[in-house]
Formats: sequence, structure tokens, C-alpha cells
Amino acid sequence: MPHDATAYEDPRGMVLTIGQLAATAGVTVRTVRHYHHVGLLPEPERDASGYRRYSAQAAVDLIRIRTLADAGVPLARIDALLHARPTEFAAAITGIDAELQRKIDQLTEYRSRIAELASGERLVLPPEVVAILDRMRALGISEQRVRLERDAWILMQALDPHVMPQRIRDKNAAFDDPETRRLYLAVDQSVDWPPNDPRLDRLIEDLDTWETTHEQDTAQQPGYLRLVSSRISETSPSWQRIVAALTHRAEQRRRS
Amino acid sequence: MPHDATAYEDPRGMVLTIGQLAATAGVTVRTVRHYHHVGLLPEPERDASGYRRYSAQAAVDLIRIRTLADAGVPLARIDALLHARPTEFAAAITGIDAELQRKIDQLTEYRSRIAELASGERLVLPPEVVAILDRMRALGISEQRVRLERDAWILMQALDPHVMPQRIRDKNAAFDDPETRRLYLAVDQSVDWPPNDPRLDRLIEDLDTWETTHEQDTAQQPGYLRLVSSRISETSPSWQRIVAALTHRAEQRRRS
DNA sequence: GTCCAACCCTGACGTAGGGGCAGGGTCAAC
DNA sequence: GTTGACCCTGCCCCTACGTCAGGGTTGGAC
Repeated sequence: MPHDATAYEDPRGMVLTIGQLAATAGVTVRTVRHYHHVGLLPEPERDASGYRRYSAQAAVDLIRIRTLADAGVPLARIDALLHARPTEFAAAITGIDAELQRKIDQLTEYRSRIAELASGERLVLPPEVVAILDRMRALGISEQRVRLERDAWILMQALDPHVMPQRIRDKNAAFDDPETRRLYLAVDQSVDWPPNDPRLDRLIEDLDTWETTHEQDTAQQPGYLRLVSSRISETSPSWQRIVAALTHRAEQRRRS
Repeated sequence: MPHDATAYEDPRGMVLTIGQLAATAGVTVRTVRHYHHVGLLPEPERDASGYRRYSAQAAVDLIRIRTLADAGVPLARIDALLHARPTEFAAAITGIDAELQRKIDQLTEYRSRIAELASGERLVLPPEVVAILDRMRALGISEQRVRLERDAWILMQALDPHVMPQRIRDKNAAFDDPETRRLYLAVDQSVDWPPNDPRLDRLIEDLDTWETTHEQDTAQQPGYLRLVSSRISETSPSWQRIVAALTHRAEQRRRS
């Protein structure tokens, strides 16, 4: 059978091989076959050796598909879109464009959040609470104690979020009072005192007075705060003594 | 077994259920379980009924994971990242941030490409070629003919890209010549003449003269352009006659 | 005390958009 | 005549979960 020197013989413009088509559109061969598989791009005819042969129109179609796919449109939607009438198509394009803008805004926000990853709590807690924790640090309270406080706020946020605003006000007011600040710091420093240190007796006395004047009742606290108390106890024997003594005195007051 | 009114009894701060934890971090319950499955978040202990119970620290960990995951970091990489030392972590964060910026730029470009989707060829062909096609339209050449021309350019780009610049210059020079413009238009208008129309004889004569003066040889063209010729032939009987006549005359000149 | 919704559990399969083999045929050039 | 770059089909793998199915638990209302 005589042969005509050139490979471009098919009478209907089917000249590109799958590799040439893919390169033209900037995709992989696998991608083109995938689009055939899902019916997004029609299967072209085959040449004598079973190779797919594509027309220039296929290149246009493929690039239109990629343009939409790159913009994040699911393949299933693209199929419908390509067969839509111009008005509907234009409407869809407008929507997709808005979606893209939304994604850009999202990414911009993620970018700024990424920058804050170094410090753990800023991401988890509202800024007012972060300010309170920073205030504790500025007072000289240990990081260990601040972390316990942070956990209390996280649990509160998860379990009892509606009390947050009031608690934030209360806590800030408390730290405006010099006696409160003094007691916080004293408790913090007592962490490595021995449980029978005489200074502890004095501190417990002061704390009990503070609780009665501030109408705080340890036994009335919600469960998660009692839990935080128990974690405080675990931290050191002296703190365990403080928590136990205050709880005991509060119970006694309740009975009377 | 007596019970204590509140559910927060575990001594080690394991208080949140999986749903509460998920809500705190803004993810689904399924996502948390998935992270356990892939070992990204450690499995917490279970309460008496087999429910998972989480600490506040788990919330911090989960939100850190999500912050990275939202930024597009694969889960497999997050695992390593969370255990990295601060300097390495900071370096990785910088890289991720750059990657995010790149994505934002990408999306911005996709946005502008989406806007051009209405017209097919702008995405596929370089602007110089689009200008040529627009020039043909401005001359009054039919859209059918322009599309054939467009396909020729697409095939050229895919199969023979290095000749593009020269072809672009040639084509623009050709359209600077009034006689060339006249002939293009005349051929275009002849599309629905009968093949035996006497005006066709005159037109073929003019085209042959043009070919010889412009040193164009139809038989020397690359295969894909011959193919486009064959598609032109298919469009109408009169065009078929033109192509056949010109090919025949070119052959005769070659033999002599 | 019992009913109901809203939780929780495990396990298994489905999804998009391909990647990456295996195992084989074809084409063009040297 | 062989080498390297293509092409073919078919099948399993991947990520980051979603979505059943089929059950147990909890907490509050009646």
C-alpha cells in the first residue's frame, strides 16, 4: 500500500496526537484520558494503529476546560457549563469569579494566621482573654500558672461560652485591685514552699478573707473550674494544701 | 456506684467530648477521628462508656493543626512540623507563607483568564495571532473562514511552533497589500457560488497570479496546512474547485 | 419510668483529580 | 535492527475527609 510521506492524512482535521494536544494545553496525557473517561472531552477517532487523533477544536475545548478547572470548578460542573447557553454561562462565570475572590481573601487571612503560629493561645482565644494572660505575665506570674489559667479559659469557651464576657470583666476588675495582684503573686511564689511552711498559714488566711469579701465560693464553681483547681493541686504540695484548706473553709461557711 | 452530679470527674483535665473539641476548633467530628487514625493527634483516654475525653491542650494542638492544614500543608508534613525545633519550624513557616502568596497570585491570574473565557481563541493563541484574526473579521471575512484560519494557527503552534514569528510577519505584510485583501474577500464571498459560475474562472486566474508573484507553493506546504486546505474544500463546492484548480496549476509548474 | 433527640462508637465504602505502575504495540532515526 | 520516545488498556494508590450502616449512651421532658 503506497504511503504519502506525511502523517496528516485523516480528512477531518484529526492531526494531533494525545501528547501534542496535552502539551498544547499544558496538561499531562493522563489528564486528557481522564477527561475522556469522565465524558468531559469526547473521545476522538483513532488512526490505523489505534492512536487517538485530535482536531484543533479539541485544543480549544481542552484549554477552556482547564481554565475553568484551574479556577477550582469541579469537573462535573464544567461539563454542564460548556453546554450552557451564553447568558447562563456568563452568570456562572460571574459566580465563579466571586468564589475566586473569596478564596483569595481566605488565603490572605490564613497567611496572617500562619504568622501567629509561634504563640499558641492567640489562635485559640479571643484577644480580650489573651490580654488578660499577657497581663498576668507582665505581673511576673509564672508561665506554668499562666498555662493553667489559659486551659481554664479554653474549657470555659468550649463548655460555657456565654459566661465569657462577664468573666473577662470580673478578671480585669480583679487585677485592677492591688491586694488581688499581691495574692496572685504570693500564691505563684509559694509553689515550691514546703507544705508546712508557716508563711502558707498566713497566705491561706489572706486568701480566705479575699474570697469572702469577693463573694467567691470555690464549691459553687462549675465542674471544669473545679477540675482546673485539681490540676493546680497536682502541680505542687503547697498548692494542694492551699486548695484543700480553702475548700474546707468554704464548706464550713455553707453549713452554718 | 454513687455518682457526683457533674460529668467532669477525670482527674487529669480530660473533659471535652469529641464533639465539643471539634466545635472549638471549627472542624467536624469525622476530621478529629481522621487525625487520630493517621496519628496526627494522639488518641485520648476513654471514659467509663468508651467515649473519648480531651484536655484543653488537645484544643490548642488541634487548632495548630488546622491552621497549618488550612494553609494547604499536607497532613503528613504537619506531623513532622509540630515536632520540629523552633528554628526549623520558623523556616518552614516562612516557606509556607511564600507558597500561600504564590497561590494568591495564581488565583488572581485565573480570575483574569476566566473573564476571557467568552472568546475561545484569546486563551489558546498568542495576542499577535489574535490580532490577525481580528483584522480578518474587520475586513468583513466570514466567521466560518476565520475559524478555519484559527485552526490552522493552533495546529501550527502545536506542531511547528518555531515558524510562528515568521508566519505572523508574513501574514501581516500580506494584509497590508490591497490586492491580497481583495482576493481574501473575493474568495470568502464565493463560498455559495455554483462551481461553474464564470466569476470563479476569473478568481482562480487572479489567485494563481498572486501565488506565483508571492512565491507560494501549495504543494510545498506542511501537511497540517494541506489538511486545512482539505477542510476548506469540504466547506463548499466552489471552494473545492478553487483549491483543486490551484493545486493542479502548481503541479504543472513544478513539472516544467 | 420511659421516651426522645442528640450524642457517641466502630467499620467500611465513596469521592475528585489524577499518579504510577505493568505489559504491550508503534514510529522515526541512526 | 535497535534504541528511545511515543502510544494503548487496565488496575491499584493517594489525600482528606464525607457518608452511610448498625449500634450504645446521656440528659432532659413528660
